[in-house]
Amino acid sequence: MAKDMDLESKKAAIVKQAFPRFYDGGFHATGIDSMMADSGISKRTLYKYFPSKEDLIEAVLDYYGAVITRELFDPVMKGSGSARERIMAFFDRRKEMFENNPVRGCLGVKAAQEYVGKHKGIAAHGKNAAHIVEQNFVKLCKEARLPKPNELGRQISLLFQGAVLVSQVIGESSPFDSARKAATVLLDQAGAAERRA
Amino acid sequence: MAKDMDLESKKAAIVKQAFPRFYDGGFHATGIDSMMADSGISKRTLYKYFPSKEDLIEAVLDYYGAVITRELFDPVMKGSGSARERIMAFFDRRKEMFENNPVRGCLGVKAAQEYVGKHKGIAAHGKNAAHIVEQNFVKLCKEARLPKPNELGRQISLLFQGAVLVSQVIGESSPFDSARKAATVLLDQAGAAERRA
DNA sequence: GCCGATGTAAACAGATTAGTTTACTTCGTC
DNA sequence: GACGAAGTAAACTAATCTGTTTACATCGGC
Repeated sequence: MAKDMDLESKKAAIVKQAFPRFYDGGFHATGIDSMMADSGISKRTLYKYFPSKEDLIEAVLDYYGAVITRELFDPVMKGSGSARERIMAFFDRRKEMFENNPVRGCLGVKAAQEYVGKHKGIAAHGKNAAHIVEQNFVKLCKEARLPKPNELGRQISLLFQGAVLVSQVIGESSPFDSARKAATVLLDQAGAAERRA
Repeated sequence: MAKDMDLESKKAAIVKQAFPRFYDGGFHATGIDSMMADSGISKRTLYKYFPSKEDLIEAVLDYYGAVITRELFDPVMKGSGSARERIMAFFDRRKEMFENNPVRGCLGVKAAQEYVGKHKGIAAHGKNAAHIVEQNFVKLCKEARLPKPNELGRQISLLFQGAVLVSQVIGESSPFDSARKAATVLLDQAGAAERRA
């Protein structure tokens, strides 16, 4: 039991070490050697747990998913307030995260951009990340009993993804405000359509 | 005069050769050697015109900008139809381009993702690309005499960028349809607000 | 106190990277 | 036909890449 704990904690330590370095440096541009230097983790151990760089990247993407769930999805989805307020909170919370770390966009998207058409497993992580974001918005639209929640949730997720991307590229958080405002218009209009029906 | 022609055409030939290889393979992942192999262009000549890989990348991004202007911006902006119809055409034309080349998103965004925080010139190209897209939508909103055209244009550009990104990541063109529909809602609502005023 | 598992550190292998240099060819101009 | 500019091809440098291997340290269970 203790052995498994150590083993898992070692794996976790490697992933935790790799995560910010891939995030900041990119995947292809960050070498295994330089990444693990001064970390107290030897390359031998790294390759024991992750037979290839791509395996490590997939584990890092899983870890990133857990971080985003803990810091964004859970606080927002399980928060108080109406479904509509929680949709707004999605944009606000993500903006806050951006302002604490301006350079960093979505790691899953970054990975997909670098590996789409080259490594199926890694590209699938990006695809999955986009799907989860969309499904969170869809869920909130259903909760608010809005018409066509699948389509509306997708539209709001496109605003969200656009804001994350453009914020990163231009280095400003203001797109989150614009996207949030646009989302309120879409929600208002959907609500009005429902009342007319 | 003829010499300048040759010189410019040689530079252009190098950029044209590099463009699809960077587009498909990524910037860090594509080496100069393999890229120029079987192209009839020697590395010596390449480095004569482009002293570093980064210089070549910047030239490729300029070339990409010209391609997008010719294939997307010009046909749409100079096309017939109302401003609103041209905004819709923006989404339709981009969707069409995606369907002809599913793997390829925006090269400027791709470059920004790989070089933000690492190379100012390249990152600036991405920033500029996002700005140009936004300004095209703003211009059309002004033409349609809609209120708050800067804000509205930005919101539509976020839908557009989100659609380009998500389409690439999930490998489907359907996000363009959702983004387009959302844009019509934003335009309708802005028009209605104007009529109320 | 010994054994085996697990770890670090570091040398090593072979490929690949960006970029330079050397040698040779080709072609337009005089 | 000779000269010079501009090209290709390929060897070369020095660094870096992923991944392996060797040598040694550390620690828990018996």
